[in-house]
Amino acid sequence: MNEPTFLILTALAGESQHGYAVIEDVERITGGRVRLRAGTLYAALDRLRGEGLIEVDREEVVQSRLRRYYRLTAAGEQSLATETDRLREQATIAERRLRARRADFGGATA
Amino acid sequence: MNEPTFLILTALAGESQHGYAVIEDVERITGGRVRLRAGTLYAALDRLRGEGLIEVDREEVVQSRLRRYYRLTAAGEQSLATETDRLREQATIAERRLRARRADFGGATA
DNA sequence: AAGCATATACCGACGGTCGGCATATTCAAG
DNA sequence: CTTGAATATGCCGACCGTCGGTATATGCTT
Repeated sequence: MNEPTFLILTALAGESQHGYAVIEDVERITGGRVRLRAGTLYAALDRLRGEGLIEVDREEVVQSRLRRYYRLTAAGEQSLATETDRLREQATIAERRLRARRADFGGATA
Repeated sequence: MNEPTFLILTALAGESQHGYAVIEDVERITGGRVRLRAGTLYAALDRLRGEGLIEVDREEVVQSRLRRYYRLTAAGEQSLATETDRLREQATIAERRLRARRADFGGATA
């Protein structure tokens, strides 16, 4: 799973949100690092809907603008949970190796 | 940074390895989930070398087969460390939301 | 002799993201 | 009162990185 996809699922894990709100939420989550392009977002939303990981929650019209709200499906929740575990495991392994590495070289050893 | 790239850097964070050994190491790291394609690996190695994240450590000939060993540069180590932190943060946020979600719906609340 | 593991490397295809644009409304700044 | 930014969805071509296959070569196993 690519990062933008993961971030979109994470955004929707909170509560149902419409597309543009997802863009903002992802920006918040990543501390401003990732601002999804509209093209990326809506394409991913369509794809994820096709894969059954998200679904349309409801549609609203606010100030004559359409808002389509999406929510995570059970499959999407499961998928996000699995991916989260993977991320954690990989981070742990990388960290362990980086630490061992610094112990070897970086260490101002004696 | 994409997952294969991250895994390659992680593999090289351990010790200098030649291409094929990286493929095997990544397979080990991911519990068999990811077996990098040769095309992916060597293309990524070239790219990472171009970006200055890895460099050629040495070359050996074992059983008349060339082995080109790569190692992480300081920039590569830094890059991997940063990416690892990101992964951790994102995993933490996703986990928090998933937990909150289960508390709301899953929870057999009373 | 065939097949698998080792080892590097190229190639076309493909998927997903990027960046830009179109559309439409509301609000603030000039 | 017009320009620009923010909100909101969506399409499109370009691009990057990976996939899958192939080529090349050697050595071991069956």
